[in-house]
Amino acid sequence: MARWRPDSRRRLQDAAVDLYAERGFAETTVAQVAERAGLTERTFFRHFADKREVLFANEDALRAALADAVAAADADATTSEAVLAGLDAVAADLQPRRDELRRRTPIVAATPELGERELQKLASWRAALQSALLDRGVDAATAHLASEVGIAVLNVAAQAWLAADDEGDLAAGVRARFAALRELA
Amino acid sequence: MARWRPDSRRRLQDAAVDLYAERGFAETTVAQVAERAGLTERTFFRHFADKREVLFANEDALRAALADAVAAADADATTSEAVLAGLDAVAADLQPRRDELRRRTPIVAATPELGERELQKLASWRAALQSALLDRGVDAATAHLASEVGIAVLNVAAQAWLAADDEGDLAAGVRARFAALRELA
DNA sequence: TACGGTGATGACAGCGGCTGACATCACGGT
DNA sequence: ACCGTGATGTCAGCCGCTGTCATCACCGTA
Repeated sequence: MARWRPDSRRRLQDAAVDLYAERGFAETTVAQVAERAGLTERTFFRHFADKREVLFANEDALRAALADAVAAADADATTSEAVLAGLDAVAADLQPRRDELRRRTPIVAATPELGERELQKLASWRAALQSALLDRGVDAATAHLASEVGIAVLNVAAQAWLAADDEGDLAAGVRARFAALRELA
Repeated sequence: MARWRPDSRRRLQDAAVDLYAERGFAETTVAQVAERAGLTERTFFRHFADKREVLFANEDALRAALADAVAAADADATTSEAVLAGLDAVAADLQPRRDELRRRTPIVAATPELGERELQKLASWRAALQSALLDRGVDAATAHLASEVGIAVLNVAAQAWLAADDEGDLAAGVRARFAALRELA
């Protein structure tokens, strides 16, 4: 048998979500999370920079997927189409993780400290989208506005998708809100 | 002579800005801030909820000014005019504090922890603006979009205002960017 | 097979953010 | 003269987070 059970990182994430949900974020100590995962507090901090990061582990991969999809869009695609391609990529990654995200949502909503971190995540996605649009040659003002609006659309659609009773299709929700936005302008 | 020198709160804010700027936020301990202000660490935490809050003390007053100005706008003003009235009120409060804000900006920019808190501040202003618009009878979708865009405009204008060499007029910058936005749509 | 490098983990000490509890003491009113 | 009241000090203690060093399975290589 191996010296250590595999998937330490995953075990820490599962333990953290369980405990944060059971007794609250502030009332859970990192030592308790580590103990439930069969590890020590020190090892927790080797995997995650701080107590919050364990809930934000996939942020980088999603940001990369967003940027890659925008870059991969047809060279003659409009700005809107490129943004939509990026949002579609994020939606595709999120879609199969709905149950996990539904457990996560109330924890983040209940803790201002985590809500702040969530805003930071959205800001980093917006910056990545803006940068990917600039790389396509979109002018700065349009890139700024489009990235703001694009992330706002994604966020609103995702909230509705998570709140709905049935499973739903996140990508469809994104497209629907995009269309509604066009009507406003 | 009084037992305590007056203006403890103000002294703590001044000491914090000085020390955070001199040696960095992370490298400054709360005890050092308190000592420079002639107080104890415990007293710091009676005035400010945490080490960051000392840089965000006027947030509530500005949010209230924003909401009040939107509520006070003419009943038949358009949504844009109401938003602009709110932004003007914030600009008027900010204008005389330019020097103080210019000292604050690089500190916040240099510290991710403070950048996160700054995003939270903008989000709270956006929520206040949205809520004030809803109270005027603006429909939900428009109120959401207008609050997002309104705060984005304020933020962009404020950054340019603080970065400029001359003093400038923040309210004029806000109006200019508002006009530019209309051209985009 | 022996052996040295590697990488994940553990053990431990220590700093600093933050809190609760209780004491102190000028001031202002009665 | 006395008694609240409110701002501050003092002290003890938890917990987030970090640096440092030890441990030990695994893996390639001679």
